[in-house]
Amino acid sequence: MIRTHDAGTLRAADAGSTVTLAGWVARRRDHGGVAFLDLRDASGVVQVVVRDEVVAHALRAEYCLKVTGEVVQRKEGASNENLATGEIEVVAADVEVLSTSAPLPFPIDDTGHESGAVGEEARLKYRYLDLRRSGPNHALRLRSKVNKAARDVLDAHDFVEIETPTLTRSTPEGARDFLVPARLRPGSWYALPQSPQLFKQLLMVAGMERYFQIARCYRDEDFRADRQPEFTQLDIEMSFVEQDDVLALAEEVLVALWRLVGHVITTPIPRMTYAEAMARYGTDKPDLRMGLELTDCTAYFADTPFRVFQAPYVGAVVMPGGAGQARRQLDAWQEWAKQRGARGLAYVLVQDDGTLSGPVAKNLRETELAGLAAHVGASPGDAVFFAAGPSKSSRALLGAARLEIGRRGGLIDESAWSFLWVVDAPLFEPADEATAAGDVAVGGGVWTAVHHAFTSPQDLDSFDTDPGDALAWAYDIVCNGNEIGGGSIRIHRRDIQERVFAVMGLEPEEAREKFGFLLDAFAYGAPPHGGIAFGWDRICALLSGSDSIREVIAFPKSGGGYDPLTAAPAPITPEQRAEAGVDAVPEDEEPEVAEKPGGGA
RNA sequence: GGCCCCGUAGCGCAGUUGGUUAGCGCGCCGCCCUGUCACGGCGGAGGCCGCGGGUUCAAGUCCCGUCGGGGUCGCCA
Repeated sequence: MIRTHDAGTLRAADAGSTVTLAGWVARRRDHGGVAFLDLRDASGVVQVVVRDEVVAHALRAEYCLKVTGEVVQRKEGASNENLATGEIEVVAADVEVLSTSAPLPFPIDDTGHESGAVGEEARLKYRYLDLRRSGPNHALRLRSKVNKAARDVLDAHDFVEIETPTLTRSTPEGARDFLVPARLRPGSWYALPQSPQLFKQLLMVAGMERYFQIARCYRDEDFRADRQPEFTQLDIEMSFVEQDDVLALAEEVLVALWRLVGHVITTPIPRMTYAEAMARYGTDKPDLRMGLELTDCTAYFADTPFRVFQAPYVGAVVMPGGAGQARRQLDAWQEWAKQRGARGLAYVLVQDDGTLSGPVAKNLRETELAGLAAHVGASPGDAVFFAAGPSKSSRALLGAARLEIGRRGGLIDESAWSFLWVVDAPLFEPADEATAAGDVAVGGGVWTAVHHAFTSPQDLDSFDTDPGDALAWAYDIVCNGNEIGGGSIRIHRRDIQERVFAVMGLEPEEAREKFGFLLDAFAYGAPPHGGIAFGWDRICALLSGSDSIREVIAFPKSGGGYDPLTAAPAPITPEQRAEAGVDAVPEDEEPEVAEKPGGGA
């Protein structure tokens, strides 16, 4: 090694020893006759004293140096308590510039208070410099520890880490595939996997019994702060298990991860059914760091003369102290609701004397007004927001309002970690959008899988006679209102699988075409199996306190899937184009099959 | 794809109801400085105000379009 010691590890006990350090100039304070360098390496920072003016004067920020010198105790009053190495300094006998640095596009040293305020575009273009900064640097180091912690848990349970193909056939997750032309078969294309779903099931048939993989997944959808075209899952699958077995293992993994940030997760993690989550919180991923629940008012307003509340569902959420809002603020809530595609957000204000006011109150009967505050749990000074209409969309609006109320009112305990299993998810949902939104008559439309097409029904007898009420052995793990993982017990019997396909309106030929190899595999003694996949980027972001998963990805893409660093995607040459077979015209044009919803969500 | 916000010096930002030479902080360059640690002092360089068009005597500022970024809904486990 070029160095004998790591800069950040030097302590008073090292005084007197001669060391050779290697690192970067984080900061330079040149006093003419003497200069101080903050030398930074992966371990931390130490102050280097350079008395040779000529040497010191030429040094600049982020020069890469090799420094040999003696560790000396700092004089009384000259130590720096903000530095782990602050009691000592290294008096340079020799300074060698290993590499100079051009002027920086943005500040790297973040000891100053003006640090951190760098635009994401600049950061991503110079990500290699961004990662020298302490925050981003630590985020990646934490991610490495997260990987190891998970591997340790799984290894202790004899899991086998197996890599699955990234050049494959489309997997049935329901998103758009990234496609790769196959040069040797012009006109045919690989798909990048949306998840290793089918492969891990094949590995169960293969007798691996316990599989995991930190797997890269690819989905060609529009991006968000918490979405990247390529992202990572901790993918797990186990044979001969029931739901409780998978949840128990998953909890063990989560406990190990949060231990890294000094938090002890209490197990077992509480469970809530999907139906209960929707009813009480209007979402399948409730944030339980705050109270406030939705109140169902459908029965309460069953005979109301108010047209708006004559709906299949009427619900409410209380905003504590909301009655004091100015008219303009109440109008802003209407705008907020419209932005989310709702017609508006009806409200009633509970005045200090207990009387109800607001535009809606005028439309309600005396008897309705009398018991309303008690019914929804509102106190004098509160505002009550209502949504009426199809239950799914109305609950979603109230659920979003609940979170917004929490954010604006500071009701969310930011220091808390709230974990929750949401279980008993429905197996199917109506494929048609109008019916999915909750409009009354459902009819005999086509159904689509809520989780994915291989999720096992809980009741193997009735699921296809009553698809709308069928529950699945499917579960999501929710942390602070984020879905950080989900999985299911799979179907291992071919006859059940075919019946599920039938409910979804998937023709046998089409099923064969898409995943015939899986159905074939199931013909050879497929074991009962199930698993879970964790959203690894989101989990790392939560653990590192980042708002965006970009912070925990070494080289993330910006909006539109663009990589500001490499400028990918990039045009290809005509030669590449010809060779890749991108423009190949299929010789035997098959007749177009009508578009069918193939996989679940 | 819809809606909202933002593009001004290397970075972060200000720029009034349109008005003359576009500013501030940090950084950068030069000189000075022997105990600083967000060192300090003096001096200096650096701008296609994202791009294109329009309105106007006059546009960083107003209008239209476009590109890029961020957010959100749709989409997406």
